[in-house]
Amino acid sequence: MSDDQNTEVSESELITLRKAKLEKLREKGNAFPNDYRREDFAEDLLLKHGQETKDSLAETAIHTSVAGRVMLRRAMGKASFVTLQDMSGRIQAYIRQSDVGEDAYEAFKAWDIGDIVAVTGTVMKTNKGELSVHAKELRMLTKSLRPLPEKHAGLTDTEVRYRQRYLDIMMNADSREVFVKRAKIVDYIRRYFSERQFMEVETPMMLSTPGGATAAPFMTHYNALDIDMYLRVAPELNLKRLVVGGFERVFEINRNFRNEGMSTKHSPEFTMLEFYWAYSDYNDLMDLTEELFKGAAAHVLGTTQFSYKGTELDFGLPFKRMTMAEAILEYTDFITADQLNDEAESRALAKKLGVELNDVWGHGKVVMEIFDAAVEDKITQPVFITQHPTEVSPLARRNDLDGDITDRFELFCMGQEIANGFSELNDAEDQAERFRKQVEAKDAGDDEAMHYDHDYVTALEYGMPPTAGEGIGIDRLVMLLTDSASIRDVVLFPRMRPKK
RNA sequence: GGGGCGUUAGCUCAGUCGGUAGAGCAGCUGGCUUUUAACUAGUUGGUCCCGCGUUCGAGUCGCGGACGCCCCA
Repeated sequence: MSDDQNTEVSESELITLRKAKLEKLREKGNAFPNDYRREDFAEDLLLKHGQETKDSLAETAIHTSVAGRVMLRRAMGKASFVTLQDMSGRIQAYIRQSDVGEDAYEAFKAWDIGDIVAVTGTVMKTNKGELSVHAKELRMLTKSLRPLPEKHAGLTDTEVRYRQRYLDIMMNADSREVFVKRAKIVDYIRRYFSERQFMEVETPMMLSTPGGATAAPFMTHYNALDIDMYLRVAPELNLKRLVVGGFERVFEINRNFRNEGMSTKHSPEFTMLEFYWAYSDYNDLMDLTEELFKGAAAHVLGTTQFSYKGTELDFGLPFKRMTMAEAILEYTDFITADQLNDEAESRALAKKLGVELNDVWGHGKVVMEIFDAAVEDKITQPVFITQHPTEVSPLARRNDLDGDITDRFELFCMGQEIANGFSELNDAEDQAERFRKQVEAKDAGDDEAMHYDHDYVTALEYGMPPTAGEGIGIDRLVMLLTDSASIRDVVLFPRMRPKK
């Protein structure tokens, strides 16, 4: 909820009552103590003592102290159970008036669902066999002023789940699990590259010349210099400057910003892994990608086989590889190789597919558009599409046998682009020519075309070793591995339209 | 940008043909010393997303708008 919302105007009776309870706590002393130290997590107690019997636990009377948020309450006169939730899981506490004393029990009765409390006592098991903490001492640590969502149905309203993510992760274990897996995936990727002598770096988010991808940038203004700046659309050019400098293996996991619409597949800011690897080519990248995806799936899921929206996927198998032209022929039944090789006929095909053609587009751009319109959505199983037209790949190395195509690939899976990599163009003169072509396209009205980056050309003139580089969309990879239908489900605080 | 669906109590949701707004949970007042979404008796709580219109009368019908979800381009 945004700050300007009317949190005061229509405050409910429930909040008023809780505020009165807080006021009483303030009168008695420090209502927000900070001296409590937890001894055990819920999950650790279950792992350590879950198998022991009620009797043996009663005998040993192991001391413990747990803290967390009150999620459930079951009061039976002079004895009660409360279920606490901490970051590891849930544990039940058994609270008896005869154990904690009348005053403490009275104070306990004022506890509300949502309060953050501590329970100190001994580990026990109930008659029904649930591991619990038998309370000797109780502490209120933070009074909660707002009622939690309903205890059983939980919080289902998608909008509230996104706007008030803290409620979502408080109430929905599935949602917590997605973000835990996301953290594990990123952790796995970091270790994968670190172990292979790649160095993690951070390059600027704010640039005076955006570049590295064909995408519309966000603009901002730097007051001290009085200049307009752009949020980066990709870190690519800076990372390759580092390769020129001699950091021959670098990677960065960070945000990119693209000034486009939002959808279930697109977020205006998204997390990308980019890495550059000197003395390798795009075939090496494809091999590495297969290995990385296989390892990530095994690491977070315990298996390489999983299902996404009901489709079975297996990252343990090699991914299919086909050229863009081959893919167009395979996924359509009305296009021939001869037509695709002919510019005029390609234009006719694109038009037939509903592409809005632009006169300044060359043959390569038209072929790319045909692919986007006719193939991309139809791909389910992971496949590397290779040999993109040079016209749409201004930073990629030309193929040795055919200069109109590049040594490039994109990995597609479930209708989405997951990765994009290529052998890097390290011919400074060719790069200069490619930038000129981009500027021509920009002048002709293409707001996604690249800017001419003079310093990048200068860097290449010093010499960049033969290198391959790749970008992997982390959000989309997480979507696949967590079976999430929307990118908003894997981004903690997704961009939402401001509430009026 | 186009289409479909949704928005009712703190939460999850009903609401018939247009006739004075309902349930469960939460809350409040009680009962209950091993419960499991505890049980149990009673009870409070509403800008029906916003605006305009039709009508004797609108949560319900019409138009416009906001926000969200999904599909399509």
